[in-house]
Amino acid sequence: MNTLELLRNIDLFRDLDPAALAELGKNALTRRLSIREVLFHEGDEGMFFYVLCSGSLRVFKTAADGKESTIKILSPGEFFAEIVLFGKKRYPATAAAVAESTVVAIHRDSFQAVLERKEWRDSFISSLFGKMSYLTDTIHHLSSYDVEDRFFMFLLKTYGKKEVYEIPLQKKDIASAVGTIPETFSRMIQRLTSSGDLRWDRSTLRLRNGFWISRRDDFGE
Amino acid sequence: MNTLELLRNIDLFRDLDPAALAELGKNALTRRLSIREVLFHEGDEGMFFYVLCSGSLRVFKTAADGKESTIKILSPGEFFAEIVLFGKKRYPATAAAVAESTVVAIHRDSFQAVLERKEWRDSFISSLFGKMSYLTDTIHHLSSYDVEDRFFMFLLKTYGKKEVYEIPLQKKDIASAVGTIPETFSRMIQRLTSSGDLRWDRSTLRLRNGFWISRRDDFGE
DNA sequence: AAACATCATTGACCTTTGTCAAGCCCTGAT
DNA sequence: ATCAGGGCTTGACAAAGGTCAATGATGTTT
Repeated sequence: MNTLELLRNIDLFRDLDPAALAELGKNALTRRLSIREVLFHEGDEGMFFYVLCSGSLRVFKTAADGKESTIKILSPGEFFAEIVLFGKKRYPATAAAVAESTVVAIHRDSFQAVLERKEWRDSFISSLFGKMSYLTDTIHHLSSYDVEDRFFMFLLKTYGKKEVYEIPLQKKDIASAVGTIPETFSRMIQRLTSSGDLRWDRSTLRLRNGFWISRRDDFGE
Repeated sequence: MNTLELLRNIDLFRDLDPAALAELGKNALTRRLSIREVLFHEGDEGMFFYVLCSGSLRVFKTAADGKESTIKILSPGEFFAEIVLFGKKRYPATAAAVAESTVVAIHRDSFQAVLERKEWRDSFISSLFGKMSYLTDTIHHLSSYDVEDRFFMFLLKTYGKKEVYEIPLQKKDIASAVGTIPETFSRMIQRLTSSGDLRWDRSTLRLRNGFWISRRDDFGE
């Protein structure tokens, strides 16, 4: 599958006419990342923004003492590092693969042209608002809910409401995405397992039947 | 001071030509809020976005159990609720005055016209990115720093690096902005007072001389 | 297959922060 | 001036989650 093909399948570019898409694709680069590989570091200068085609990336910030806070786990189809499109030249966070992944890198200049199309521009801006909502929700979750709640919110946000999940991530990455550490996460899974709420084998997570129904929090969204 | 005057002094509108400003001002309404008054509730439908002219608002979300998470304390010159400009009709959070305040309400339709001006549009989008950075920083702070660190980060973000602060807010609102409760906040202030790091009398907060120098965290920004 | 590295789990412990309850203090209204 | 109510402080306590250290599991390289 070539780069153009990849781009066409991205939500953000769905409504884009072929000419504009070609323009984008022309200077786009595909890059493959193996697990733990870093795409860019917080503070790096860069001219590219990215679209995740397959796999999974973790975006995080690092504190003075080395502690990392995961901002988001990215799933295929999402774009990120869009901050370089306007003004800022430095990435405000680190992006690293938490699974075998491929991304398409698009230069900020190719993107500017596309932004001229009004229709499409509005949907781009809307998607920015979507991201802002995501971030405010995360703030809310971190300050008002406990680790267990946040874990299920993570499942919901990242994979939707299912009973069986195929999760291609390591547990420590999920722990971080949930805002805790592996030990605490492990204990929580233990507790949920012995209470019969879930079984987690390899990459397959099964929730008890009717789990989501009985758990009526304000996970609505 | 009339509405037009107020708008002209807002950063966001600084570069806007007079005609566009007039267009904005035409349908804008000024509203005065007394302390604790709510401008809009989470979930309300609305067609207006707002600019804060004077005073201070607190934007927060409420959890199922009634716990509130403050997303941001707004200072004069900031705009907010811009989400109604694109798509979404419901406010995703509550905005309430935490001090005597005045806001200007601008209808989404008056704003659309202004958005057509390319130069200006770019600066609007840039300001959205600024907000996103603010939110990611908040996530990072909540998960990697303790209450004391977050308090000083709050001072820095909201009022800048000074030695004497005039803070027109109630302590419980600051506590919430810092992601804690009044009791914990009070104890922390007590501790800092007896260690000689600060004195807080009425609305005046004084930091020990050279406080910011000795406190070399990564508050850099 | 052996060796190594990384990840996951578990236990004992400790720190931070939240909860509940009571008292104080300031302010605004009568 | 007095009273009432909200905000602030303080204390005793509880709970959630982090730290440190050891062990087991997994999977990857040679």
